[in-house]
Amino acid sequence: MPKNSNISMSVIKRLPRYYRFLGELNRCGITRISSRELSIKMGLTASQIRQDFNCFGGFGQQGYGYNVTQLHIEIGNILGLNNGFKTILIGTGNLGRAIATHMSFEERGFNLIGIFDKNEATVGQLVRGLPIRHINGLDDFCREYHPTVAVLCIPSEHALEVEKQLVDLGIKGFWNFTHSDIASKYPDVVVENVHLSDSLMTLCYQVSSKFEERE
Amino acid sequence: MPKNSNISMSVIKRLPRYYRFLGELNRCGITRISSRELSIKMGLTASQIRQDFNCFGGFGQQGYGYNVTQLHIEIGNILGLNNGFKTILIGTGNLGRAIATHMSFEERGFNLIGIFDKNEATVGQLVRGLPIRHINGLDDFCREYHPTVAVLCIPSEHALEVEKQLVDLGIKGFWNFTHSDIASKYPDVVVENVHLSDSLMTLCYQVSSKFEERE
DNA sequence: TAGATTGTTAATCGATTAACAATC
DNA sequence: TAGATTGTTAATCGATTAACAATC
Repeated sequence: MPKNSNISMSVIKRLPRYYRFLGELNRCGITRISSRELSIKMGLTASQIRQDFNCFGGFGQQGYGYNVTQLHIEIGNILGLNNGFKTILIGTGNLGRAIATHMSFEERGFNLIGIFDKNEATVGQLVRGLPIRHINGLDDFCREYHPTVAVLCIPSEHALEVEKQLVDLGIKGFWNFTHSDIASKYPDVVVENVHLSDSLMTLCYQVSSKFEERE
Repeated sequence: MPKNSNISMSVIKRLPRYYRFLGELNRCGITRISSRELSIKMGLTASQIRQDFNCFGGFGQQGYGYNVTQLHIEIGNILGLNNGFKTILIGTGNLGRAIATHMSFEERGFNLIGIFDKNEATVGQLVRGLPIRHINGLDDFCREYHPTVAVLCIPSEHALEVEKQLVDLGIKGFWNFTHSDIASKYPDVVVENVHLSDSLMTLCYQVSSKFEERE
């Protein structure tokens, strides 16, 4: 039972990493871990780990530590990975295809049910076992299947129009690979941005300043 | 002339976004902007914008604001986008291909000079005008061309081995799409992680907690 | 000059870390 | 019980925001 939903973004962003590490420990047959041990493995402080977990309730036991299997499941539940949110993906360029083929949507709480593109030539092709549909069929599809999440892999130029259409069709969450600032336009919708080119520029800064160190 | 390199990560992460907005303003023919106006467009505070820019020097003019073109160029320089760091990409699965084909490496400070894969069958195929090379040729290639940055698009299972090889060959920066924690193993190397599945789980949390709101 | 807006210092806010009593 | 480790409160640190003198 979550204490409350006023969890800070800093904590939320760490949850997937905890989930990964605990899954790994679990796979290795480690059944028990203290915040201290975990802190060393993850490069965090033990304090932070205990604070983070306690946002959601007391999963540990004094004098013992945490049960790895149980904690792994708990964090999965907190993340909501069993929800299987109905999801559509728009845009089947290289990136869209890669995401559609490559991501374990099911293990991450989503269920990919439709793939769309505006290019007639690609319509009908199978990607991850799903036929690419023409974008003109988006309205009918959404009215029939009521997806809740959309993955946007279209060029930023077309984002404005498509995002409006999707919000009107009841989409509640976006995994957004475009540069369009959806969140500020539709405050009731949840948006997770992936700005690959920003990430690349951040790397550029870091490499550049590393090289300047000789001075 | 950068004041000093003790710039916090929070500031660095905002630079690419400033760069994008200023480029956009520039393209629209806007030549001048105040921190106040920019703050409204970007959803930040004017204070933060002025603080951020002043980490690198006084780019503005009292009573006037900032020159858009000049500021855009300055931030590009700070990011080091003209460096054209020699870059190789490892792994030509869907994601690797998408990244290779899709990213504007040149505009972001990099110069992609080699693509590698361990699958014999793909060797020789052209991706972005570059032939896929077999991973066995990695050593020779690096000794001849001295790339400084590597993009890792391989399965996490193989990351350990490849990253060691690359560090030994003199790679100084990684754009890392695997889950391997390169940074903690090689503290002298710069790493920018892109954890797509973490991002997706974060979205899952946000959508889940949004739906719980009705309670 | 008067008005505007920066650069910069001081105040506030939030996140991380340290400390320790509670308890298994 | 004694030892270990949590849950939680208090202290510290860093980042954001507010305020304002400097100056174009």
